[in-house]
Amino acid sequence: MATQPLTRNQILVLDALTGAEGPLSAYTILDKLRDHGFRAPLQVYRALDKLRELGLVHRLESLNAFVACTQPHDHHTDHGVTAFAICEDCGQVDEMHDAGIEERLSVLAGVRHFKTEKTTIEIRGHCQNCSAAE
Amino acid sequence: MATQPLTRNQILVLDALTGAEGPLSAYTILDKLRDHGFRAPLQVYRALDKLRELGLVHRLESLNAFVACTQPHDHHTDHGVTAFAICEDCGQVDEMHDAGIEERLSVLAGVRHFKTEKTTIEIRGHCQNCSAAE
DNA sequence: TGCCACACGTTATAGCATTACGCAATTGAT
DNA sequence: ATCAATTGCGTAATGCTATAACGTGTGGCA
Repeated sequence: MATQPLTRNQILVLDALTGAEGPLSAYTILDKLRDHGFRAPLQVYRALDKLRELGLVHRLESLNAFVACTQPHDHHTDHGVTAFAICEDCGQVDEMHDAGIEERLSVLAGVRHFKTEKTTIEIRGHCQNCSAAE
Repeated sequence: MATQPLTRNQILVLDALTGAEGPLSAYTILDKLRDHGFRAPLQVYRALDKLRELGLVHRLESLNAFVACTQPHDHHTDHGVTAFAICEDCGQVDEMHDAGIEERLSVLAGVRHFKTEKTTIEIRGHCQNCSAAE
């Protein structure tokens, strides 16, 4: 159960995401990493796949983009459903967890005998800073 | 406040979605409508935009695909947040509404002074039928 | 009549993701 | 030691999703 170390490519992609203000598309990451030898989209997608498996990176479906996980969790444990608040002005993403929502979702699924594999919750809107500055 | 009639293109796209078993991609719709004179993606996307404005069609972000709204609601009123249960086996989509979830989401946003514009909730998994037939 | 708004049609292009191929390094069992 | 299986890597080509930028036609209305 030793946690395998990240490969060079995976570290580069993760660093790019961690250093960014907001979510990045795969092709934006590719451009940022050309100087480090990246030449093809697949290099990015492969690293992203692994990082997502490890819970270090999330994909934002409504944006076709990726963010580094910002929660202080132990990444080797499942930490339930994540909801994202995405600011349409500044691009900032806030990662949220809420037991109440999980509970309701679990009920909704249960009533229908639906086996949940993965849940996506994304809230688009305007963060406090950006809605203040109108 | 008379509700404008749909155009020919909009009706064709809506019918395609209504007649389908599950969600359709824009390009799948395009192919289905070639016999009716459709030749370019934009014809589909423009109709979809309008239908979504009217609340007759939903976009599934995690699938890059579209479904006809199945709820018996009055479409001219906002009917809050919709959650989708999407079966990965048969493709069927179940549209759900839940006041409890809306409440929790509203609290999460409120605490952060985040102004919500649009909320996406999509649950991927296996429906009753498909998980029975294992 | 002139203006405006809107739907439409066409071409081209941009943006996102995967398939398919082959090579190299690692691991682990025989 | 060697073989097989696995895993990551690199490259090229392709496919899927969505929009930009044109121009046309029509209906309402001052």
